[in-house]
Amino acid sequence: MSSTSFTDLLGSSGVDCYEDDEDLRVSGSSFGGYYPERTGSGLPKFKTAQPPPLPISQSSHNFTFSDYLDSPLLLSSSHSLISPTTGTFPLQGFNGTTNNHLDFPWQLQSQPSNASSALQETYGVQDHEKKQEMIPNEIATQNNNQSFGTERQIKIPAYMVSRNSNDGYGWRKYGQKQVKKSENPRSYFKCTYPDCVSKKIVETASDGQITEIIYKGGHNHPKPEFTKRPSQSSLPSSVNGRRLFNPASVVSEPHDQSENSSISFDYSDLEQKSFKSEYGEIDEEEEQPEMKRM
DNA sequence: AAGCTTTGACCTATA
DNA sequence: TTATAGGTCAAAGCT
Repeated sequence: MSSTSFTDLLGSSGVDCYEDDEDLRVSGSSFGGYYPERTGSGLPKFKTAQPPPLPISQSSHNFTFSDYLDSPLLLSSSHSLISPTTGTFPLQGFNGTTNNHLDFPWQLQSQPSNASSALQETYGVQDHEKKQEMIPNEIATQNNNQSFGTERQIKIPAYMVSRNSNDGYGWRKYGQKQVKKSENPRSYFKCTYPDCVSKKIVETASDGQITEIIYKGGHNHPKPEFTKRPSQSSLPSSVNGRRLFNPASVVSEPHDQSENSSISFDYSDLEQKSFKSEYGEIDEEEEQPEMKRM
């Protein structure tokens, strides 16, 4: 593809670890496992990491997530989405079910405001049009800021992450905390891969649904070989059967960069407005095959 | 026995 | 300087 797709940006070398079993996977290229350590403006740290730009066409005013999905941006070559830092997104349904993604029950139920608000705060975007407009800019900016560092923060909408917290990488929980800005407790995970500094923060609602996932830092290792049955360590808790993902809402956002020159895209918003939650269902379905494979 | 989760304490950044 | 919030550490227990 000539244009860089979101998945391409997100999933890539170090970051992308697709599970071979996964029906969907994305081949990334530019965004690699390493997130921009700093923006073009030289802003350091996670907060400044730029979100992966989503090349969405500006022309569609009635933009819906389906449009988004249909676009090469998300689907990429294999129609799959992968988590920015680690795994694959359970978007199998995206392609085939784009027609039904108008509303995500789970998303609305669980914490619609959380994800969206978070994004809005981060991006300061209030409506689709604005977002759409921003996207191109984001991309442009992103392209200009393709510095890949190990530090970056990306929020992944729950629907995208879904069971995959199961991104194929092994995560170990090292802490949990109730933060004020959110009613939901945050769980802190580290990549279990030796020397890998990648972390992720998962915000889980009281009902067990994941309301937000934030990835910090890229994996400094290519990716676990999933062709072989991932060892427990490499499997996310959800895969191990200990936990099941019920992504309530996923937010993929690159941080507060919005305040700066960076661009941000509010995925959650898209979800809320145009997505139908099939993921809960899909999740289960996907989960089963996985479990079977296991 | 190894690895993971839990959880309270501690550390650091920010207002 | 202090209070608060967010993030991390590490011991204990569990699988």
